[in-house]
Amino acid sequence: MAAKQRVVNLSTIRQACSECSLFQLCLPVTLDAEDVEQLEDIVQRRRPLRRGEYLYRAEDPFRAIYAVRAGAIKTTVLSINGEEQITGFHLPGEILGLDAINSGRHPCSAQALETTSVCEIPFDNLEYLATKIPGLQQSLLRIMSKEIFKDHELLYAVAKRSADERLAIVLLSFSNRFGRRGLSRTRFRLPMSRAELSNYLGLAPETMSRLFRRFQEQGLITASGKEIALQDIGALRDLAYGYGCEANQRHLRS
Amino acid sequence: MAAKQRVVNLSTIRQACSECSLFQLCLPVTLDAEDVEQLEDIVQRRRPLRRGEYLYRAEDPFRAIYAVRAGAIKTTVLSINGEEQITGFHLPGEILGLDAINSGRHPCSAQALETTSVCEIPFDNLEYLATKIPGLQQSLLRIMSKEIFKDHELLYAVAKRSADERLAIVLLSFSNRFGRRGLSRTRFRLPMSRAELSNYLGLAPETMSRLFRRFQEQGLITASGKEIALQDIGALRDLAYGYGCEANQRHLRS
DNA sequence: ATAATGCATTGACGTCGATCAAGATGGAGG
DNA sequence: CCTCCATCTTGATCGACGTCAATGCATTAT
Repeated sequence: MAAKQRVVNLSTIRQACSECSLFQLCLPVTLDAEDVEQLEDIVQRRRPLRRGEYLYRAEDPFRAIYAVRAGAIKTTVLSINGEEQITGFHLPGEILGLDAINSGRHPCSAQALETTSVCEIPFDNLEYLATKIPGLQQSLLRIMSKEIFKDHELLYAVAKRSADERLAIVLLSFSNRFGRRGLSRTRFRLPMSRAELSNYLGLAPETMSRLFRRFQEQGLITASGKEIALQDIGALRDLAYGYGCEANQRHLRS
Repeated sequence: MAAKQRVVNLSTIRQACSECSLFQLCLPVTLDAEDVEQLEDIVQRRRPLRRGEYLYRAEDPFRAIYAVRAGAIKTTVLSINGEEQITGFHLPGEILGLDAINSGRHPCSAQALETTSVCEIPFDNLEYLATKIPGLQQSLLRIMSKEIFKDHELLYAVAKRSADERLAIVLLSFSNRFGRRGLSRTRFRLPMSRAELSNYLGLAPETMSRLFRRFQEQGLITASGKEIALQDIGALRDLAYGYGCEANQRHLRS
């Protein structure tokens, strides 16, 4: 078993949530300045992870939840025969580790897809703080609720949608997630490989490759490597949400 | 649009959590007698739902979460073209409605599979109480964490497993859930139809039917209608968790 | 520059499970 | 008891997607 490269508080520094551009994404609630200050006291930053490094591994004891500051992280569960299933991609402003609260151990591994920095939020401290700050408790519950909701949507997508619908859904999801950070909704760089994307969607890498070609032939997107440009968002939406229906445009993972 | 048959506080009575046999399942934490009493003050029981009645519908405003006392409930999301995807089955002692906290509206509908009674827990009250009782806050967070974890497992099952593996997984899941209520782990009555089960697993009803036949021919189960008897749990586990591996027997939805 | 490595692409082929269609079963109601 | 309707079953067929295998392409190491 590989040595767990746990970096214990080594290069952690006090974090300035109040100045973080991602704060509204991270904790979408109204906390007054004093509350935020208390929060800053417990949030720590760790040494950035290099591509491939683990933030935590499955079965690791649960100590903290994490917010991505920059980069990207994938969470995976491992089956007995050693093949992995990717359960989520986590972009800046998004929280991970919540699935470990119940058992006290991380049920999945979290691995950096590229150079990634995260804020570490020790859970005991957070939980204590939440009893003092009602707004924080509320925020926590909402974040977790949203996670459950997103999982249900993803489940539906994987269970009931065809391969091209799934791809459309996930492309629009990334589009939204980049967009709300103020980046382009139509041109972005995917942090994961085709193989990882296909794994996430429950497809074979070859199928993903063929899909990308078809989408380009149909003028829906252009792609060169990980650089993606959405050329016909309307058509993608039609694929993802059914034909031309403008209602019910809740976006997967948005 | 059908009239929403909301039963507002009509026949609600104060609930005696302290005497409920499902309490440990519902809220698996240590609350002292005084805390439980406070909880009882806010928990209400509603008139039992008849088969097919809705507890809530998608888009309904979120007011409360619910604990199943008896019976069974399915939660479903509706796609644009009107077909439904079942996102979960909820048995006695299990909580539903958590996915609505974030948006303030229920993202899915909840419908009784048979005559079902539930405890209603108004969320505002619960949230307030949680700020007063740390153990309750902790419990809430754990329940939600577990929900996220289960969703990830289910996602993995649907995305990566073959039809027979999925059936084995879900049968063992029900076995556990009946077992922990003190009922038989090997003989039980499924509350849902074959069609609903197949929908949940992302399969066609015909496939489900064939699977049941094959499982019976192979001596894994016997089934007559909704009555199921697991004849060879070991073999089912092999199917569900990989060949003969005794480790890692985390059970889906257990 | 060349080799080596890892990921992406492309094609050929097979299979699992969906779909279509037709009975069988069984429960609810008269 | 019989009828009626929904659900379940069974068979035949088809297609989407996985698998296998070969090749291309890019990046890094030699």
